Amino acid sequence: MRYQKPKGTADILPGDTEKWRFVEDTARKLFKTYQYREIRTPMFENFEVFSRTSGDTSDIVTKEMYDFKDKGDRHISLRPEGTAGVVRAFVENKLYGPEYNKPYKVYYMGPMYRYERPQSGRLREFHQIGVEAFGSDSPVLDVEVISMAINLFKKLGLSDLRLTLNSLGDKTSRDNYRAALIEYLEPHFEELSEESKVRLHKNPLRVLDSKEEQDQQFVADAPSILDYLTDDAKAHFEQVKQQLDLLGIDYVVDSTMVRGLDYYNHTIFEVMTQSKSLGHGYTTICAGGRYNGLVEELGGPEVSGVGFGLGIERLLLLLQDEQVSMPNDDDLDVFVVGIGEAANAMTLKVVQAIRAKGFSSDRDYLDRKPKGQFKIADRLNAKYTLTIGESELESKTAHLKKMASGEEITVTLEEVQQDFQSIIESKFSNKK
RNA sequence: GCGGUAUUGGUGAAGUUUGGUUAACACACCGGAUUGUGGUUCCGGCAUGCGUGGGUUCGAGUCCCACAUACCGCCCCA
Repeated sequence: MRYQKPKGTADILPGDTEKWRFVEDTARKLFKTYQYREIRTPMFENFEVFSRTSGDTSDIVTKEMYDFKDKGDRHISLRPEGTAGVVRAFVENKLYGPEYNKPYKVYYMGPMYRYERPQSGRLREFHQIGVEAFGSDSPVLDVEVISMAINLFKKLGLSDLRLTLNSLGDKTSRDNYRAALIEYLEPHFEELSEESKVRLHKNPLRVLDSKEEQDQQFVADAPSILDYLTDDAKAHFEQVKQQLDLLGIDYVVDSTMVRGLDYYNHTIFEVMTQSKSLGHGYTTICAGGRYNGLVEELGGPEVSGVGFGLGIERLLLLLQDEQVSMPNDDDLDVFVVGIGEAANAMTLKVVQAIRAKGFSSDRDYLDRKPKGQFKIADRLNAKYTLTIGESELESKTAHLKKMASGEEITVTLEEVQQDFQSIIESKFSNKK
């Protein structure tokens, strides 16, 4: 094996691509019903697009960015997530303009890149499906986005998921809470993990996210952000919860849930699963939230946004683990068995004619004997085989066999090319 | 970025403890079993090579070193 794919990448082969399309098609159909339209943005952007939006202290920017200088000495980064690029496009194309309906609702799906140690379901090149909605502060929009995520999982056949909810409030809420949190943690500084010591002043909220056992005791008794929400922020969160209740969507509030990316505020949510395929306990399969202020951060007007993203690789692992049946596209209508050199041309003609009518059809290309060809037809799961040999050429007929029942009938070469549909509908005795 | 485990045909793999000369077995695949008909059965074929590169040795798939990749854990997250 001379060449191998770059570390952390994967070839998605026939057999898997059908599953990918099933997921993508399901998402597209669902998003359509919510009136979200597809947007495609570049796979790479100026480094600053991500560093500005994700936060300088975020792990994505500090160690996971796949960045490089191009030949024009531009600092480029492969996108580590979808939101920043969409926001940049939103601003650059002035999609906030009066001629566009608000909220402006889009979805995307495609590859993302993070430079990190690969593990199952976590590659350097991975794929996300995400949605973003710009231009409304209404809690209804938060709820719509959440319900869309939940419905997507439902459509895919997944239940047993947990929706976790929290609010980070607005800037004032966050500043107040930040101060309170530092005040609470400061006395315990020496007892915190190394990691958390660093975070305490840079981004204290993320101490709450620590998995270190020594931090857990402090996290448990830490002040709750929900107690520091301003009246506005509180009202927003209350309405989100009320409307989720109204829709019958279950959730749990986890006041210690935070985000790796700095741009979130107000409602944040995660869809979690207990499936062992992604690790023990509850793990996150989909994450989203509100990011008011992000559009301004990238030079746009004061327009709010809300969205979510989910990883396709992880989702597929989950679907496989939960044994959700997925369609496979490899069915074959007719395999045309040609016998002898004389039948070669007619075989080609018939295959083409049947294809032209919209049926899938295939034939032998390796000069296999009839027995071999039938074997192939069987392996390809052909519904019918059509046999053409010298005697058939002479009588201008062919033998059409229904593989499931073994029933074989004689048809003319003319009709099989002209109207395959009505042959299979009417000429077999035990139709189904 | 750190730690652990692994890497043998198209696939699953045995063999690595005790270095020794034909790399087991199975599946898949290909060919054949009265000259033109499938899922069973039988027979035959199928790795000059054991991730890559060095080294130790009379001799290495088996020992040592480096590198690559995969998986698991940390970190973090999708």
